[in-house]
Amino acid sequence: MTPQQELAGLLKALGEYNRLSLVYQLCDCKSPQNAMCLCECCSVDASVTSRHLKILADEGIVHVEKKGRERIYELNRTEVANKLRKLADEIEGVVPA
Amino acid sequence: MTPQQELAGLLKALGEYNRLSLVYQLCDCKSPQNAMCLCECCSVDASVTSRHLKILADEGIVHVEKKGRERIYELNRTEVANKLRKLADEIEGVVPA
DNA sequence: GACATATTTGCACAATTAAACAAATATGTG
DNA sequence: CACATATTTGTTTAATTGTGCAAATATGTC
Repeated sequence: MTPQQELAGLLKALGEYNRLSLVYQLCDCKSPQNAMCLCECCSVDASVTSRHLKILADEGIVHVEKKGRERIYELNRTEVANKLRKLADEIEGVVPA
Repeated sequence: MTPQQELAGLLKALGEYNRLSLVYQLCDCKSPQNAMCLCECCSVDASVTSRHLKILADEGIVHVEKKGRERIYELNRTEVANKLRKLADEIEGVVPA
């Protein structure tokens, strides 16, 4: 898996509307949230939200922690932000790609 | 089309490996390039490259100009970079989403 | 006009994907 | 143990998507 493939995976994960909505929802949360809470932001079945969150977790976009019967999700803020900024820099030509 | 939907479209367009390769290829180009030249970076048919470039153009990622029988592609560097940085800021919580 | 080159478009196909629903699993509570 | 809640997993379906190939279009050159 090359860095470029990994980046494509990250962007692809973010590039689906419901998943991006989940990310934005987590943006606004001061504290980590469980899946049922996040479920409300996109009008889809809980199982769908579960799968979307798994994709986000697999791509390192969110961090999951088990807490009782819940899963607590937290946005990997700096990590994701830095990857996006790196791409922005490469695209703008600030840094060689 | 909400801003969030537009952003999802942008990320989706960037999140396909061959399209991201085209973008990186354009990153390295000091001058705009035609499709045949760009075609070489991903090992796909010319028609496929044509379609990918159209998607990138529709999303405002690249700018196209007709020049004779060629189409000259140029990366919308600052525009795309700024959108990515805005998302990065929102994710990091620097700016309210 | 004949021909070469660049690009797009129509079509078919295989693979992926998002979604819903039901059933299964896991965990907490009475 | 019985039951409620949270989440995941299996299955199916419909839609989208990436690809290749052939044909069409557009433009330049002889």
